[in-house]
Amino acid sequence: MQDAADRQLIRAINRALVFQLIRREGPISRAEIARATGLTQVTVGTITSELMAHGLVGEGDQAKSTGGRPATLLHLVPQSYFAIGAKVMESHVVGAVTDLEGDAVAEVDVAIEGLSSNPNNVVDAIARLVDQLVARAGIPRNKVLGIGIGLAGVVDARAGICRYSPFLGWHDVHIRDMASRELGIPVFVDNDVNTLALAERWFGVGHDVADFVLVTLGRGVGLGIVADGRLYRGARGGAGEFGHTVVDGSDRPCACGNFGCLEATVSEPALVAAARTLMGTSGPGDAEELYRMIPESASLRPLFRVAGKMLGRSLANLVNLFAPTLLILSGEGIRAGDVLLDPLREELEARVFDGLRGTFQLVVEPLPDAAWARGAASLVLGELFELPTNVQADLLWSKEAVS
Amino acid sequence: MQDAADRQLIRAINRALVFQLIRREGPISRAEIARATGLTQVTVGTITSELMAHGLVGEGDQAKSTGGRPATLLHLVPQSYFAIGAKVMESHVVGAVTDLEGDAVAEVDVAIEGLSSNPNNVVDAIARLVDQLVARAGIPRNKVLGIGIGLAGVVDARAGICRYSPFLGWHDVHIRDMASRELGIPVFVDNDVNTLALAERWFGVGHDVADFVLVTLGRGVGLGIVADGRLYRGARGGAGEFGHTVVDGSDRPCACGNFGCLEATVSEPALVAAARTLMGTSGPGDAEELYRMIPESASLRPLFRVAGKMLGRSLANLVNLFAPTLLILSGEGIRAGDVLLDPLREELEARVFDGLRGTFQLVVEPLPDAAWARGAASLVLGELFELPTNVQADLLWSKEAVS
DNA sequence: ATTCTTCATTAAGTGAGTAAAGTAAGTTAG
DNA sequence: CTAACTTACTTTACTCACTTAATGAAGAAT
Repeated sequence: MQDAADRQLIRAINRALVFQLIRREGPISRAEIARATGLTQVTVGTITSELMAHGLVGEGDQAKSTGGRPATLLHLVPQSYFAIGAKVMESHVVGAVTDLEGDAVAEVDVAIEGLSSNPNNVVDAIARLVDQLVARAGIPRNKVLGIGIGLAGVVDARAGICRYSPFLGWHDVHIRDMASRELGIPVFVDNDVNTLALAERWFGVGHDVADFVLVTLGRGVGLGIVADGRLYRGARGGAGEFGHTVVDGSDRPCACGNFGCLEATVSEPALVAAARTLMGTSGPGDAEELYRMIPESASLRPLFRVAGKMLGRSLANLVNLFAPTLLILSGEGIRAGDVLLDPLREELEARVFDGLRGTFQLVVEPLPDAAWARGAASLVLGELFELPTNVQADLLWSKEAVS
Repeated sequence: MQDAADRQLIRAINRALVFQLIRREGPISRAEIARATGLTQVTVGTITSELMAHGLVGEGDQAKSTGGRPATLLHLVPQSYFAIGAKVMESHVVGAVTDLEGDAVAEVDVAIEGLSSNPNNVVDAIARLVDQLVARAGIPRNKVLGIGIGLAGVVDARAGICRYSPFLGWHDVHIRDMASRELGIPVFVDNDVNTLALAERWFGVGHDVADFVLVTLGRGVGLGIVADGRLYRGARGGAGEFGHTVVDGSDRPCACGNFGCLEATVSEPALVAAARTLMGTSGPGDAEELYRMIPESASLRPLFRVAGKMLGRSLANLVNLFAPTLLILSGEGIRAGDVLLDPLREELEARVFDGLRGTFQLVVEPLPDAAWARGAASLVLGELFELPTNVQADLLWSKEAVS
């Protein structure tokens, strides 16, 4: 059951509103904020001075007068606080410290000692990662708002539990509590593609799109869904297993134990394997090599055509179900280029339901290397930016004021 | 941009909280409400007296004492207000007046004069429907909170526009505003399956399930999605075109102009057509006849097996994407029974992603005849029950108090 | 009968908002 | 170049929905 509302909720909502406006609309005057939000100038004044007391916001230049007293412009202070993002890989953890604009100020890669199937080893690695990041960035630890951890698998973000990760061999691991005890800073966990979607929502092309989906192609096929401006996680965080949906009658076996999954055809391992059966010994050894061979090997084209069509068809299904206004396609897999993307686009256009045609846009966007870590950090930053709905982690707004 | 928060929002949230508790937890004391919500007894007292002033809530029996003053139990007054629900069919409009518990107190069926492709004719029919319903129910018009209208097609509920309805031949019809001008009571519109999902959410098996999907089988295949307790509509209301997703490689033409859609195989018209090609002149003339023939005609079994498997596969895709805890299957189509449902269940179980197995339940539930109208009425009632998030239609809570 | 327990209401206080008036710092007009 | 006008912020007084604390109600326990 939802919690009861009190006056603090009002302040929390309006503070988030004002803060978001300053963050997004760049240097902006108090008067302009009042007009945009509908709050009175008095309220905006008290809220902005609260934000300034925390150092989150600063006063900048005067605006040019429009016939009266010139406005003092307020702006975000990007380096007033920081967030840490970490992504857990098979044998190591990569992470970054980012400022409030999501820009990395330090990046670190730490090896996991022992098997990653033991969560304690992963938490240890994360602890070392945090120490190194804080040291390398040269920032006081109390300026770190928290750490976001991205994992491949089914993650129940609300409960802080990794329900299932075939990748790590985990089952119902209470990773948030474990890390929280070890690190002493707020910890957030989520599926790695979700964190990426969040990064797009706060800092990327999805920054003012309420409904979009993000699909990543690579070793697997991932899906992040943003609906009504918020991440859609489903019950217990299980939503978005796009890679294991079925769109044709194929009986190709998938690593998940099933048959005909999207991943069984379009994931990098599947494509490499298919190319090897096709080309024999001259086939590619890994995805990297496969992509390099595309320009020369005309025989690979049908392979990508099939994968592209299948993906296009799946994406059309997504559009039919979620009705996003934006469809972001990313991940290492898009390096295949037009041999994959042309048939994909064709099939997507053809397969989308009539009434939804023209209501969405497909954007193919490569991920910068730091994107995963920034994504994880967005888990933390999102808590700071997001409008409070129910109880949320109070990163900053406890009672005691800052002098 | 979200609206700013003020004191009224707090009251609206807490009032909704208290009202929901009274509605759902049956006769309940003020003290118990205070404990359950975390509000103080004082606040609960003021809110409940406000609800009683509106007549929504009444005092009932005393509870047995548990060692102190016995509690006065509060209960919902179901007939303090009413809502009208209407569903627009091809040549007529069916509707009902329901009380606050969603029970119909009067039902009416009105013919559309002229072509339904002309929205004015439909609005006229709805106006007559409202008049007849109010007369037949014998209730004062000011006790009608509003009317909810359900339509087949893509409906942008927020904007009140029917974006696209092949069924009615509509395109961007501002149906809410049109009806509102004509009727003089608050009007809400939505896709018909969405209204049904809402009915399940407030009065059916979904009444305390935060994440569920409702699939209707019949002339088409419909989908309603409830996520985080709220209806998921997608951008411009286009979400849920489940019937036009593709799950196998078939090239069967669909009425939408595409090929291989789910509907092209499992909708009633598709099944009837398939049965006729199979059985020749002895085949069924309509769906009714088809269902009647099932026990005798063993030759029909493979047909339903294929449809069931395809549906099961599609439902598995839904589960993989949305991760609901409940999957409600309904509509006229479920009358086919186990010849359809057994293969459906089998395929669903087999195709769901490993990490999601056992996290959801499939419920096959026939719809009572009044369900569609009750569903549409739920659009109105939901506004009364729902926790306010942003601006909502104020059905009752305007400033002037009731004596 | 007196005390205890629980339910509900009354009275006083707090905080986050609003409205109205005042101060600050420019532009414009005579 | 002063006076009037604009626009931006701040101060002051007030409101309202909550809180805590105290009071009254009504039955149970001793």
